[in-house]
Amino acid sequence: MPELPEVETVVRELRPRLRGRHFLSVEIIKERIVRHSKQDVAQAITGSRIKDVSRQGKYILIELENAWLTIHLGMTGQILFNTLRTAYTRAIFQLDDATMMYEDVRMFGAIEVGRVRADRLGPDALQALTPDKLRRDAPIKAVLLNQAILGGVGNIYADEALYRAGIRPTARRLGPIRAKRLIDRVHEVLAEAIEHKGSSVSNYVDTEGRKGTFQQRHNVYGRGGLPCPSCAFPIRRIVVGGRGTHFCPRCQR
DNA sequence: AGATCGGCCTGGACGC
DNA sequence: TGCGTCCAGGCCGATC
Repeated sequence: MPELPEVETVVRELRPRLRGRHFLSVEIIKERIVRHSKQDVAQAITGSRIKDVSRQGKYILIELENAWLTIHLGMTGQILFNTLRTAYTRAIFQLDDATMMYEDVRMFGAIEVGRVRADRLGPDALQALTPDKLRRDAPIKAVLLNQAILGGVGNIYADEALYRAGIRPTARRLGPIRAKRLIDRVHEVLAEAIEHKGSSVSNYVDTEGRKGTFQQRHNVYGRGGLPCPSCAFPIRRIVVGGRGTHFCPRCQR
């Protein structure tokens, strides 16, 4: 599932491909993917020159001359170029020199004209964060998944960062020492995952159709019942904040 | 106000 | 083999 490292990988590929190009036309195949009518999307972006592509949390931001186009890949979203239309093609963007396809099996993704609301999305997870921001009366795993507190961490990297920090996902109201350690591990694991072009656990691929490789380096995510890489105690799988959560009962207190 | 839960969606894994 | 059921999890809106 695309989280910050996967979206960053996609954005780094999109930037040189899209900068300076124009949206000549757009075909919205599944209207539920967009937050507006097909006509509104077409009107907002057709003919517009693309100034830049950036990322905030898990959102891809395409800056046009007179508008912003925001894309969220949801669980199974993919952006591909010059591929054949499939049963899961939800939108097709015609550019000067290429065709950009938005594919999405489960349709949890979204394409929206405008920018993501600031009250929904906090500072990007790669930015500095003060430890007190994590001090909430909720399981720390749920805090990490709360995009209004920090944007970009999803289920995989929450589990992996908590493992590296030695903190149990169910811990509440973290003190400043442990919170600082966790923030450092969040930054560390995200940076490493970007280096490895993200994790491919379901169907994530980059704009060239390539899988990431960081899933080979997961310590706990998807490893329930398998031995902890550090102490060999079996990794436990529980549900926290409605999400499958993996941790080592011995290493994470 | 902040925390928690259910719904959206579909392919794949599982059990009988 | 085939059918039914459950599970995965991004975010959002409703409810506690």
